[in-house]
Amino acid sequence: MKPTVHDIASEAGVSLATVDRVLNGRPGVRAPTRERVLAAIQKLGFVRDVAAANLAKGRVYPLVFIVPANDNSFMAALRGEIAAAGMRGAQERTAISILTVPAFDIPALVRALDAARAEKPAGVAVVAIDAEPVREAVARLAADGIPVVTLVSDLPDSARSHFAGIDNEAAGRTAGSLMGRFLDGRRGAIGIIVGSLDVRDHRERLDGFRAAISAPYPDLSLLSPLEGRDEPERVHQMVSRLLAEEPELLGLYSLGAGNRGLIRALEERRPARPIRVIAHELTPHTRGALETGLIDTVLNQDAGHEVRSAIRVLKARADGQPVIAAQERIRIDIFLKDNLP
Amino acid sequence: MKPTVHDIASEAGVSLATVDRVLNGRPGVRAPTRERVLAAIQKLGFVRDVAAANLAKGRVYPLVFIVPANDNSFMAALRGEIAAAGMRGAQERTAISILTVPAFDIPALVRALDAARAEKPAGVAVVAIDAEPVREAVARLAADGIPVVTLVSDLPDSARSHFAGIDNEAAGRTAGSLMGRFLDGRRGAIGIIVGSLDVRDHRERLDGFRAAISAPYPDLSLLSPLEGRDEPERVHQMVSRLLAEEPELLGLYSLGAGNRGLIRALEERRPARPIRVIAHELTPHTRGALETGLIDTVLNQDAGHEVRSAIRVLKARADGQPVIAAQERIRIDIFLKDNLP
DNA sequence: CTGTTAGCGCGTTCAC
DNA sequence: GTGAACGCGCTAACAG
Repeated sequence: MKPTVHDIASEAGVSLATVDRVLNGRPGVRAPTRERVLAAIQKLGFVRDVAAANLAKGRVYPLVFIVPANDNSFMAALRGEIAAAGMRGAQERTAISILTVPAFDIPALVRALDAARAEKPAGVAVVAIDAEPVREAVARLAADGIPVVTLVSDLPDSARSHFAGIDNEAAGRTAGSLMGRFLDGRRGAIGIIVGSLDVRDHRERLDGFRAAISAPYPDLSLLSPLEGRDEPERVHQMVSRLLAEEPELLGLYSLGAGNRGLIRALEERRPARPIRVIAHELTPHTRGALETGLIDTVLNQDAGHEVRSAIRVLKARADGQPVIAAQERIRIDIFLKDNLP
Repeated sequence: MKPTVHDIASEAGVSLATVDRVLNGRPGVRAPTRERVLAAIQKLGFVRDVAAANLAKGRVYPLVFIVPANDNSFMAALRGEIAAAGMRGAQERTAISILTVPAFDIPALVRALDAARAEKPAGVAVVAIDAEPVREAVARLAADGIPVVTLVSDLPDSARSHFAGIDNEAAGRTAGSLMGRFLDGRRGAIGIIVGSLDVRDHRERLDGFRAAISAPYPDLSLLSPLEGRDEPERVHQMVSRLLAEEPELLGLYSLGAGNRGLIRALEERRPARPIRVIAHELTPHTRGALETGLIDTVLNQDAGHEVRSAIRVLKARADGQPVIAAQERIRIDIFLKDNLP
């Protein structure tokens, strides 16, 4: 039979309360007593039953998620996943609230962070914008002892305690590596559509893509990136013009959102000369385009995984427990029309 | 506050025990009483706390895993994942035992299934061989009320209640789809290495690959598959000869195991004309080959996911609870050197 | 500093 | 048929 706290207590000759204090690293135990308990734990190979602990604790973790009110499918999916996590809140002892802020709006984001801080939650998850005022707002939360994790887009050199998202530089390299293989041996140009170079994930993807193409494939030239602001309408206009004006175009890399516009532009002028297209985020739109062959490959970050990871990390940090980084790595998924989930 | 059995009891005007009987579908409750309880559950939106239930039950699930004693990295990893799940057994209330059987040995597999049956476990997971005697042994387990899930390799038209593995036909199509894009516009031959055409997953992968190449890429011809028996030595010989004798070779698809041999052959005669190589299963060997550029792409099934999924399904079936199929889908991972985990 | 005690939400004997 | 009471493994007051 699996040992319990009772076994530890009698083995160490102390009471349950003392065992509990040692287990949870709380004060009020003399060093020698603690040693005895630790020895008993070692000897009996005790592993605490987390479910029972949670049951007894009955603690709830108020968590605030701050996400942009963006009109693209990925952000909608992200908000959906957060809402879904909220529904499960009862079972996971979390109380999740969502704050939506205008996209790419630094002052609004700062206000939201300060508003979250006023509620004194157990933790905050935020889709960050890479700017100094945001860094300062995060520092204020950290100063209050409220852990912050960045979601999807990171904020390096800040007080955030974790980033729940993919390695965007690697994602860009992956896209470049694939595009290079697709176009190997050909000579021509590749168009790039970004959302905004103010957000860190887009900048990093661009860097990675460039690195993977420039050196190994000198015959492929990269056009300067078009900023679509993640807005379908704007992306549509830019891509339409690009398709019309650039006859040498061999490939297209869309590293932001708003792919609805990209797909419409491709549909409207399906060029005689086929174009290889790589985009990000598996949404109903990109999935459809994969199936019809308009898009070749979609790189994806699983919004559900990111949200659940953020919650796990926040709860762990709120309890002062360590996080196994490797276990919280978000992978870069690659989808063709053939391996769609 | 989340409703508990107490709330249900008082709402329905009955005792805790009665609520419990209704919840677990046990006899000893008159129909009208049951209705009242059900109504209360509906009204309050009660969801039972599974953790607390397990705590009270103290039930453990004895599970038997039957896997081939194969010498390749994938099977080794699979066995490792099962062992790891066994370590977590205490926390997850499972008691996992592993039975290893000689590879491709039908009578031995049947004996193992019957041995498992004698232990009366809560469930059995098995890497199946597609043969009639195996089907019969599975039927015997099912007749005893012991749920069986197939792992990695399926056994269709049998009494197995679930398959924890990837869609191998889709995996083959994915490989073909990638290979086609890599070699688009070129004219030449593609070599195929299989383990054995007697095993179901390999046959399905081959079919998928052929379907994805033949029609869309008429300029690419497929050589007849070489049977490497998943043995590195044999694969090495076959690939070496192929590389020497087939000057037109543009690509190589290795859909079985024994990739150690493939990689050695490629290393020994790195051809001036580059060859596109796609293989299955991310192992230390294929990972290394991805990093050095010897292999372009690896398709992977996550052994850890498969094992954990099998356990979840087995526990659910043992409790007579339904399984959300979509949630247990094992995805086909695609790895380039750039998105390695 | 340490021990006692009363639950957390649920399952399960036993009586009634 | 139905209900009261105890316990699963752990935490958290409250005493001492």
